[in-house]
Amino acid sequence: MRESEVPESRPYHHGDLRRALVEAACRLLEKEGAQALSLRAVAREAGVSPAAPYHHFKDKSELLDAVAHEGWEKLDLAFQAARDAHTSPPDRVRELGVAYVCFASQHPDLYRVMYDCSRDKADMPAHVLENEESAYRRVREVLISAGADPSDEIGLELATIACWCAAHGLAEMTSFKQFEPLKEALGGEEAFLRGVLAHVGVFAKGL
Amino acid sequence: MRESEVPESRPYHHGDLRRALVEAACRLLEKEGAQALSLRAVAREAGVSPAAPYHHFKDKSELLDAVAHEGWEKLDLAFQAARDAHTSPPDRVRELGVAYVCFASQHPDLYRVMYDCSRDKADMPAHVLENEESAYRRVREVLISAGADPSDEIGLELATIACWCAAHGLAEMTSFKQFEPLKEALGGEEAFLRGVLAHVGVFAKGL
DNA sequence: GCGCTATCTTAGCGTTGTTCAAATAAGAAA
DNA sequence: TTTCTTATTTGAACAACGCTAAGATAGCGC
Repeated sequence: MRESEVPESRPYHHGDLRRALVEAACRLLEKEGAQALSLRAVAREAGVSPAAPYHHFKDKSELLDAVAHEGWEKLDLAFQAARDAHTSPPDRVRELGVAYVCFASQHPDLYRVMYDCSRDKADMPAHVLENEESAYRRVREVLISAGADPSDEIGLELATIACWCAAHGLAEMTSFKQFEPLKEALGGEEAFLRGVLAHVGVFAKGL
Repeated sequence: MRESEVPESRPYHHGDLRRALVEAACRLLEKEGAQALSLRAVAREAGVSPAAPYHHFKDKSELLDAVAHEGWEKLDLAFQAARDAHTSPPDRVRELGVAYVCFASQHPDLYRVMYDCSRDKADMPAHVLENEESAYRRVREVLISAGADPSDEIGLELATIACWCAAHGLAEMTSFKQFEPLKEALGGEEAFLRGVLAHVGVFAKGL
């Protein structure tokens, strides 16, 4: 093994190309936007041939899946911060929603990749649904602590889904030009988000 | 002119190629899905050369805009039907939401094109916002007739936006696999939709 | 008849996703 | 050590894409 760990001329075998590709994709996503995120561009950004990624990902969508997974983990961090920043359960519900939409607003291209992956597979992201520590569970638990009846399994699930729908819808619409004046009138985007979410039952009063 | 060079059904100059292209695109969208909707495929479906569309649309996105416009008009018809099918204002609010999501559920690829166009331009579709007879206005008016204070301009707008967000979010998520069991438990997709929307304040009680 | 202009086609450029055989490096076996 | 084996990476190639340019065609006014 050469001592030059990160030399100018990369060694023939990349240390962890899979990881490097995902990072290159994220970098490209912030720099050039979702439209510029081609497999070849990612390979270029990682300094590797166009065919190299195929030894680590079956196809382009699998690379995007990995990027999306990274995104959901980042979102999860934002969720934890929002939860820990408030003690009152109703506040927590609302602020979880605000944190969700703010994340999407700050990383619009990443969020787009994240949801495109979910939609293409008609699948809630695994990290969101299956994991014990998932964001979905987190919303559910905050709803319970805010007064939702834990024995009403169906009602609880419907409420949780309603949260997701409102948050996702708002996340995709908050950047629309037509809302600019309203945001200004309310004194910023966050006030706007809270204003909208206040009309969603589960966000307004924790069920 | 060689008359049998080209099928007799179409002379060298197409009657209304612009229209034919939009229709071909819609046909292709239902038949093959959004992924297969390339400009060249649309030209092929319309029986025309790959370069022909460029005399009627600046680029591909402009063709998609036309397709999306068609979509919003179709949705508007569904809206009118839902509105006319109910007299009670609260029912109307809820059923507008159900009609919206059902439309998206029945034409998923068209709906995707519709919203992708809006998002790319950070623009609520013109047909939705600017027109007097627009769907946006329609929601707004039903909210007023359901008891919303018409003098509270900001509150009214926030409520209308909340409606759109919940409906759009649900429209994009209702096809997720994970919701199948819940739909069955509730006896169908429409019941599921009503169940979710019931947790959105504006849909639940007309503000 | 004449020309003008909009429309449509053919040909071609650069890019993309993907495959495949060949080249290379790293590790195990000898 | 040398050799064999396997995992990576490359270069070349293919089909399809969006788009442009230059030429062919047809309808319309003169």
